[in-house]
Amino acid sequence: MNAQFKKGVVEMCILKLVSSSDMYGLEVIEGISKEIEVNENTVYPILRRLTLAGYFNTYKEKNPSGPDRKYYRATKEGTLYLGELLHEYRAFTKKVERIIGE
Amino acid sequence: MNAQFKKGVVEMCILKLVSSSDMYGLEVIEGISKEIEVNENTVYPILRRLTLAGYFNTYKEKNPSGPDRKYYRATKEGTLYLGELLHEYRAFTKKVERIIGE
DNA sequence: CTATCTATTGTGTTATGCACAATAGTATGA
DNA sequence: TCATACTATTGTGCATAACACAATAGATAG
Repeated sequence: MNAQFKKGVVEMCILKLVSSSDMYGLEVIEGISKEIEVNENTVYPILRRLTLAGYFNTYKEKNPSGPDRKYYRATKEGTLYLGELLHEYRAFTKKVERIIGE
Repeated sequence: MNAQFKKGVVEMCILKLVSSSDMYGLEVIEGISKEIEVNENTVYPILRRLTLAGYFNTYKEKNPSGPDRKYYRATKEGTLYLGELLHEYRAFTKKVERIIGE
């Protein structure tokens, strides 16, 4: 799979999933992996980056079968940013279709 | 415009344009620019890279109003590679739509 | 008490778009 | 003629994102 096509798109997918409902890292990875092959070393840094940027808040929850889970919750800014990304992405893919057309 | 979304896609668009008909650099830039904002310093290196990879051949043509133009023509390998990219890209965007869906 | 599973973090590499800059041929106006 | 502008291409270096490789750490089962 061409890794280049994923640039920026994985971030948007993560924002979408976490905006739908709070999730911890592995849950996000599973969610994306249902459709797109994605590496844990890709998802975790994005979660940290988006948290640092103020798009996510985090909180810990006990896990009976292993170490605590770090949950991510989208902030208002995160939801706004997701909206922008979705708009940009859809406009972009439409333009690309006009070039590669038919 | 999110530059990340363009990763890999500009290359595919260039392959598509040159496969449709032989073109020189600035012509390719104009073709892409009708839809997507793209920089000359993005397009020229891709043309050289694809030539080096055997996906394009080049030939010079006289230009009455300036320096010679370097034309690019897609090879059989280039056309095959374009087909693969188009297939991958469309499969990928479908999967993304399933995540960001509704 | 070692192995395994779950969950997360850290370092370094690669590829691509692009900003900044330069080179070079041709034409045109002062 | 010579400076300027336009056309066409090339070169250097940077930022970013995906990911390979690796490590850390808690919990549980054999």
